[in-house]
Amino acid sequence: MATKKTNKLEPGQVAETALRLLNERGLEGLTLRAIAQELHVQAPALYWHFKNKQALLDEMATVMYRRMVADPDARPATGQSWQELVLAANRGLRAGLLRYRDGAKVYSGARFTGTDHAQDMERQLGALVDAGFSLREAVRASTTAYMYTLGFVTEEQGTESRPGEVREAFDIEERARRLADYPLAAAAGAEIFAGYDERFEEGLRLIVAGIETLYASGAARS
Amino acid sequence: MATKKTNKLEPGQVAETALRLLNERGLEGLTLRAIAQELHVQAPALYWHFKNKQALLDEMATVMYRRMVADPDARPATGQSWQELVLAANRGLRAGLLRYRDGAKVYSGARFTGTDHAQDMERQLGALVDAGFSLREAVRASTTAYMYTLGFVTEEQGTESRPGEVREAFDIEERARRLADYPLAAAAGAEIFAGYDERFEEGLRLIVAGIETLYASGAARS
DNA sequence: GGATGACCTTAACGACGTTAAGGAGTCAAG
DNA sequence: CTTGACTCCTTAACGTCGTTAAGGTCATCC
Repeated sequence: MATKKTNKLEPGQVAETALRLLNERGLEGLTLRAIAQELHVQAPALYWHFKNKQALLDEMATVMYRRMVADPDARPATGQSWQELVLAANRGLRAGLLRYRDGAKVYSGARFTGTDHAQDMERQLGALVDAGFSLREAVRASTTAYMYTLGFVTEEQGTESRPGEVREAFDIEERARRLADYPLAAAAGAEIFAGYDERFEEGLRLIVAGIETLYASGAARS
Repeated sequence: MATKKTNKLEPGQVAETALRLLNERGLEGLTLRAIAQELHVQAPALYWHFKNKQALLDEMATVMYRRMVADPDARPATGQSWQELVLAANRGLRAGLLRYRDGAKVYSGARFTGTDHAQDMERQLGALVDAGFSLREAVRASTTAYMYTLGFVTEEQGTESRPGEVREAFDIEERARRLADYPLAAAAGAEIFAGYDERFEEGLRLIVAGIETLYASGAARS
């Protein structure tokens, strides 16, 4: 009788169940009825805890965020340079988004429910300001990297993870055949549709180098 | 009688009508029935011309792309440096996406139907290679900027353009009140939710500066 | 002038998000 | 002990969506 009547639907638990289901079915298959079934509950019951489906998605994004900042790899080690901090933050963001199918779409379409994210933002901005950036520069530097990472993972997850359907447009060989008249574009295909990890890293380093160049006046190369 | 029986549903025309409707109703309101009504046709008629709704969205993205490259501001002027070329290409991309409500979502979720985009990609990569970049560098430089622009506009359009619903989370004053304990994050609010044009430009310059720094070995500062 | 095929119709299906109405359980006040 | 209120879930249903089935209409060609 110990496990009986553990029925108390907490928003966090619902969001976690929904995230697990997201990995199995993708965003398209993530219906309220499916989530409810997983919780041994009827679909309308969810409306007692969430205003609507978007509110549930917001909660899911919040849980995703909490798991990102809980990841030790994304935490700022003491004595870390601002470059390492930006790199770590965005690597952690990407890793967190990749943990779930369509993670970037869910995340970027949602807004946080609490003030959890403010604490981390405060820490990151503070570190950049301490490194000599103005607040304006700190905000722009981190949001530029943020936009890049979000765009990158969105594209990365958009090319795969289509439920079932193997999109012919993504077949690399077929692509090369169609683009026979455009040698550079064709050769770029292999470069584009493979090696996401390395390409992300290089783009990120590129942005860090840009920050260094553009805002070098105040920021030390610590 | 001249305008009578102009009924021949061309894929391009359907996509253009759908794009006009997209601006009026947003992506959520863009239903096949609404598009069909605009064309004075019943919804299932669209299935004669498109395999499914995604195919129509793909065609819409293709039309968006064609309009982008047709924009003289996005065209490469002769004697343009590679920096100006990257800047112009991404400014044009952003402008093209902003022409339609939820433009970035439609665009990034779709794939081109023809080989239209290959021609432009060929030209851009060729210009970068001519400037001294290796093909690998050229691809990575342009895709990094591409990812940034796509992520930026996605966020930009995500904060507005919600049909009706005024999201309280985006009220800047309310936001500042909730984040009273996090002064930097609060102050960043105004910086974040305003001045998209300038912020985009700065991020783009940042990326160009990064390309310059990272790939300077081969690329001249022409 | 009858068959063929292109293009559109009407009807309907199953699934979705969401709302309405109400029942079962807990719990404190009378 | 009863009663009423509140919490949390149920069943039933509504309207809309993408999509399919089946069948019309009309030009075109032998």
